[in-house]
Amino acid sequence: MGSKNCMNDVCREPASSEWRKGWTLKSGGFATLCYRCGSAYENSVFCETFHLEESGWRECRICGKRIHCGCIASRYVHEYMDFGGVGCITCLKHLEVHSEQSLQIPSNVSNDRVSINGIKDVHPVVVDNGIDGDKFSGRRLLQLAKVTGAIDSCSGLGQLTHDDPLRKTRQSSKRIPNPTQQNSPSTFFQTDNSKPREGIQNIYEPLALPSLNFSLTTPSSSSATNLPFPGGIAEGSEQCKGSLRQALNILLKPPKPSPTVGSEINKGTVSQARVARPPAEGRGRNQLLPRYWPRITDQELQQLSGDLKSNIVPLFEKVLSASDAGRIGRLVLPKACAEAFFPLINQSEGIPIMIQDMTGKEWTFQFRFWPNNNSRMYVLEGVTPCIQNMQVQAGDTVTFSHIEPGGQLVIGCRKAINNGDAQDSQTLASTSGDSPGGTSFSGTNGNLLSNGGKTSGDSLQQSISEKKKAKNIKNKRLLMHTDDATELRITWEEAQELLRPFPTAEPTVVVVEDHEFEEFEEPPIFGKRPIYTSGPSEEQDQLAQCDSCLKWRRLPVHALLSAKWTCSENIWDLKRCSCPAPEEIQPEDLEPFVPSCKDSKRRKVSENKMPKVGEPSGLDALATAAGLGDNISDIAECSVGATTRHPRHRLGCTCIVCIQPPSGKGKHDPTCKCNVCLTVRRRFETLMMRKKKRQSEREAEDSQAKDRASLKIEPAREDIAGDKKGMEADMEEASKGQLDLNCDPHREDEMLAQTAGMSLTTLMSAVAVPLDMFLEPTSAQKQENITFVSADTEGRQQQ
DNA sequence: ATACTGCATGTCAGC
DNA sequence: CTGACATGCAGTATG
Repeated sequence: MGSKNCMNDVCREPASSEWRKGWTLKSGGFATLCYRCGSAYENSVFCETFHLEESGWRECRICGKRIHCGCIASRYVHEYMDFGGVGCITCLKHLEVHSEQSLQIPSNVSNDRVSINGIKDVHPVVVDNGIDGDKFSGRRLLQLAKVTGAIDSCSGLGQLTHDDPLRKTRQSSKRIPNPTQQNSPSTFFQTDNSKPREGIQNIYEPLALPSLNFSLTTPSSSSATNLPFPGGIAEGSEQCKGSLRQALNILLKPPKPSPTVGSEINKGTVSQARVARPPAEGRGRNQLLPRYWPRITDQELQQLSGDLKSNIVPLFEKVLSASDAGRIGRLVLPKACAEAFFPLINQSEGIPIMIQDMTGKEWTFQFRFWPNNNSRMYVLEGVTPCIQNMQVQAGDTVTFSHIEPGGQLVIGCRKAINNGDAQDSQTLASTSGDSPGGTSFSGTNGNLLSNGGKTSGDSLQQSISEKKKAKNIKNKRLLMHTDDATELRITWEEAQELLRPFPTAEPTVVVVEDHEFEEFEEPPIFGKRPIYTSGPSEEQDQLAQCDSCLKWRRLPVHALLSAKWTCSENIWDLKRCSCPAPEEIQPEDLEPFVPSCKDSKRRKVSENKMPKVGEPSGLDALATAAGLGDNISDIAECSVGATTRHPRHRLGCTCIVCIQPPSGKGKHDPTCKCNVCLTVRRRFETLMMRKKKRQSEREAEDSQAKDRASLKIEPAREDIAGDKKGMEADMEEASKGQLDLNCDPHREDEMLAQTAGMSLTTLMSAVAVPLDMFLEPTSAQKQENITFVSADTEGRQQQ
């Protein structure tokens, strides 16, 4: 280092206390500047300091600020405007942000010319894809860490420049290092290896990556102009142009229907919602699953857009699985992401790859793959130190970005704020492409093992060991591994026991051939778990524990308890309708009931089956419970006191639901001809006829609406298609004889929504429990969605 | 005994 | 139905 001179021509200082980086060199490196010149460069006063007497000064067309043009030092701080003149990068950035906020991409937009918000004449021609790289400070890098390293590629739409294919080609070609390097993994870090690679100072250090170097452009311009398709671009300008155009098409396409994405963009407002954004360009990046799309809130995006000059391009992110975060130190990379954003590797052993974390610290991982079913499975090996350093664990999200120019990979992380976050987000992401997010320096996604929000590494180990114990656990994407989760788990039968009608729901009683049906428009909710026992007078009653004082109260057997029952609701015993009232039940009285085998069974079940989270209501609760259905028979064997086969079940109940095996086997098969089944089928047919009628009407309306809304964008059409699919699925289910009496043909919208989500039918289908599990022998009690009484039932009871 | 490595396998999301 | 991927597991290396 001692022999080099400052590359500032007017300085040429041979020695410096600290060498700083300047502009990028054609060779891919950076100009070496002495401390003084480097500081000037970093502070954007280089030209003012050293080129003041030179020619080439112009004024920004927007703010009037003086800009030195034609100089390497100011090469990235200005751009040429379409209408002539130059604009400073700051103004253009603002322009871009505003454009992005109100970005509406019409479906018929031309691929060759983007007009955004009527400012097409203003959108700048990017002189170069780089930006003022030296401005990128450690502070900004840390800011990036705060916002998950994400500037979405969409942000570049405001600067899309596709009217100059020659320039694109030139740029692309210019960025092609050496195509032969693609097959030379060992050269991956060849360039600049001699340079110090510590700290943020080096974040621009080019990697000479065969692939990453293709994307040395700001997201704003890169999105359309510089695609890191090593193969394609390297093969020639024509193909390059084709790829570029293809990529542009991709960008101009609205993302898949995503409530968050769509709504946020359409609102044009700053939102805290974490938005899954299409990743930056990359080989086949359009094939990336939305769950891997980098997420960033609009606010974070705006902040970054202002503070950063789009130096960092978010590539993808991944929620750490237990395996990823485990001690094994192998992080499985999504195949598409690995192939899109990481260098091509031909050998299984892969190549070492250097990735910076948000503090500028560099980590070297082995990027490799395993052959897997005629495919590849990409992994990053040796991630444990980095993972530990970032203090992330299973459920948290790691993000991968790269810095431009240079293409240096950056790894970041987001902590999962809570279980739900970790669990939901990816699920949502996988379905809708976004996440509700809400995390500290991130949101998170879910798909994997969640740890219930615990942050210690123990939870991970616990989860691993737990999994070893329960080898049959395969529903890994929904598992919870905390005590909290265990407490929340519930069996199917217990779920039945807790079902209550929606508080404000009024049943509609329908009589079909002497059979009474109670139909509720609202799904049931979970109430408090009762304990049935025999009171002093040998009458049946139930025990309930106050949620407030925890005292047990004796209530009539028919009492229905809300989810959070308190003494104040004890309207049956005015002496004990407040918490201060003494408890009439001794602990020993409860002993036979409370520590029942049900609990132990539940515990056993909970180790093997999916959890129930929170306080679900209605169908969601059933859905959760349904997952536990295969343990019903076991549980029934040791149920205390009364069986609890349906919400209104009481001790001694011998209704059709209770007298048959929980699975329904041997009682009501699909071809059963008993009165109950016949009645239900008739009723269902009636409902379905109405439903079909309304469906045909709706379809007619839809087709008319389609004609009118020919300009409507794709997502809307997909919604309609989704509705149709839902209907078809519903009809298909119906044709299979799976009856969903929880639908109201007069409220088809809701019905369809349920179909799309979780309907009673799908629940029943899932758990293979016959419909009559939901049926009730008397009409006096009003609990379930649908109940009916049949003579056949009576007969069975008497038997 | 423990850690590491490479592959195999089962599950499930997406097509 | 296919492919991606989470994870299990056997074989090997190391302490």
